[in-house]
Formats: sequence, C-alpha cells, structure tokens
Amino acid sequence: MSIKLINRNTDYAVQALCYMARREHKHKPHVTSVSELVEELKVPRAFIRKIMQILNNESVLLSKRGWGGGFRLAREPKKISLLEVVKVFQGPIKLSECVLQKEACPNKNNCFLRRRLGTIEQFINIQLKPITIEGMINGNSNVL
Amino acid sequence: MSIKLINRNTDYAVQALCYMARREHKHKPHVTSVSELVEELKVPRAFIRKIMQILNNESVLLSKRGWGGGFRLAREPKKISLLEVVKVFQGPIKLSECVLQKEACPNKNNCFLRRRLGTIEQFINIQLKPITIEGMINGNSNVL
DNA sequence: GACAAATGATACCATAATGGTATCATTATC
DNA sequence: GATAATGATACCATTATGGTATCATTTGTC
Repeated sequence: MSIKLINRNTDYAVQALCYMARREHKHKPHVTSVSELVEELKVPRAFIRKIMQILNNESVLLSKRGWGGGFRLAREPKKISLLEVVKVFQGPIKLSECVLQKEACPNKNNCFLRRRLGTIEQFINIQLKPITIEGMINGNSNVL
Repeated sequence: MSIKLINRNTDYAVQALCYMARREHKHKPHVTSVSELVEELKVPRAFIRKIMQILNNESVLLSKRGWGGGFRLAREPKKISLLEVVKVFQGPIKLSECVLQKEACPNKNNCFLRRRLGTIEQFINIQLKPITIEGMINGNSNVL
C-alpha cells in the first residue's frame, strides 16, 4: 500500500513500446507480433495482447492482421510520451478531484488544498511530458 | 478513473482535524465526540469513528473514554501535517516502486524512469509537508 | 480454396483496495 | 447500575487491477 503513478498496464506498454522502438532502429520497417513480445519480454500473452490492442485503438500503434501481421509504432518514438501512455491506461492526472466530495466543497480549506494539489499536478505533467520512448531507450533525460 | 493523491479516509480525517482545530481555538480544552463530528460534518458515523480510532492509534489524537469522552488533538494544529495524515491512510508516497517488477529491472530504462519518478516523489513531499492543519484552517499556504 | 497465423472484439474471472457497517468489550461518569 | 462514550475487530459491497479465454475476422502461403 503506497501511492503509485504507474501500474502494470502502463509498465508493460512502455516495455513493449521501448522494445519496438529499438527494433525499428535496426531493421527499418519491423512489424512486431505478440508472440515476439511474449518471448522477449516474458509477459503474459493474453494480457500484453489486450494492451497492444488498446494502444492500437488509441492510435499509438498501427496493426496489421493475418499472416505475418503484428504491430508497428504509429509515430516516431520521440513523439510518443510516457504521459500519453499513462493517460491511456490510468486516466488523466487529476489529483484534486478527490477533495471535492459529492457537493462542491463547503469550506475553503478545500479550495486552498485544491490549489496546492493543482501545483503538484502541473509539476507531474511537466516532468512526465518530456519523457519519450526515444528518451527512454537512449537513457537520457532531455531535461534533467 | 484518474490518478488520485487523497482518498476518502484522508479527506474525512482532514475535515475532522480541521474542525477540531477550529473548536480548540475558541474554547480551549474541547473534547470532540464522534456524535459531534457526525452532526457537523455530515459524514457516516461508523466510518468516521474508525478513522478517529486510527488517528488515535497513530498518536495524532488523544482519546478519552466513557461519559463525556471523545477525542482531542495530540499536538498543536501547526504540528500536524497533511503529509502525515496521507501517510497514515494511504502509505508513503513511493511512486517508483511500481516499475521494479518482480525482479530488479533488467534494462536501464527503468532506472532512468525511476530517477525521474524519484524527483516527482520528492516534489510532492516538499509540497505537502508544509501544509498543516493550522495552515488549512487559516487558508494560508505558508509557502506558496 | 483451405489452412494457418495473426489481430479485433469482448466477456469473463480472481484478487486486492476502497468505502462503509456492525458488534461486542471496556471504560468512565452520573 | 445505567448510560455514553471509545477500543478492537470482523464483516460486507463495490470498484479497480491484473489476467485469461473465446469467437470472429483478416490475410498471406500452399
């Protein structure tokens, strides 16, 4: 029990995207199948499959069906951000939501708190946005 | 579905603590019963009761049993921080945990990511620490 | 065209976390 | 002793998370 920002979906998704980006770097137009991912990343087949389908629906990936099919990155790795992936699987980062219970907050404590949470929220977004798949496979931070 | 930093437990706890701090400010040694909180804050009785018990066990409150009993703040409002309350109900803020799946991360993407998450983690702690119950009832930020 | 290899869509399931209730025991005051 | 409070704890319902399974569809190869 501890607050977390990245769950298994997101984690696997990022791993898959990084793997595909590395692959693409070598042999240009590489189509990656779920089977390949399972072998390489040692992740549960059915689960990663669902994740890939979601990424496809969200236009992060392109898919090709049938024999020799699989997935490809829909964009350059430097144009896919961690923040985007997080949002796909865990929704937007809206820390302040929680405080406005049922009705709008009656006392202004909450409003004060909400401002502060807003600051944190903004910071997280700023920190995560510049982290791209490309940045991750190169291990450089771009910013830090 | 959206990432959140404060859940209902924490929210109710903060509301109760703020109420008690305000009360104490007027009539010095005020003992607050669960019944009073239920009336004032309109929160479910059994639930807030459990929350108060936890805060008591964690030395945020002192309790008095029997007739005329109830709870009092164990410390001055300015010495009770939001961060402390969050930790009691939601555990420490450890955003980086998630990434180190099962075994230690095999590739250094993760390590890079972890550093960045560490930065965010630190920021959240720095932002939340100076927010005290006193600060909240006065509506001033102390820092911002 | 038949077959096989892939994804598309979607329903399902198990476990844990969250939000909330209930009960019995104990303590303290009147 | 009655009553008003907390202490401890077990329980329950709903939702989120992590993961599986199934059937339909597409597509390349023979």
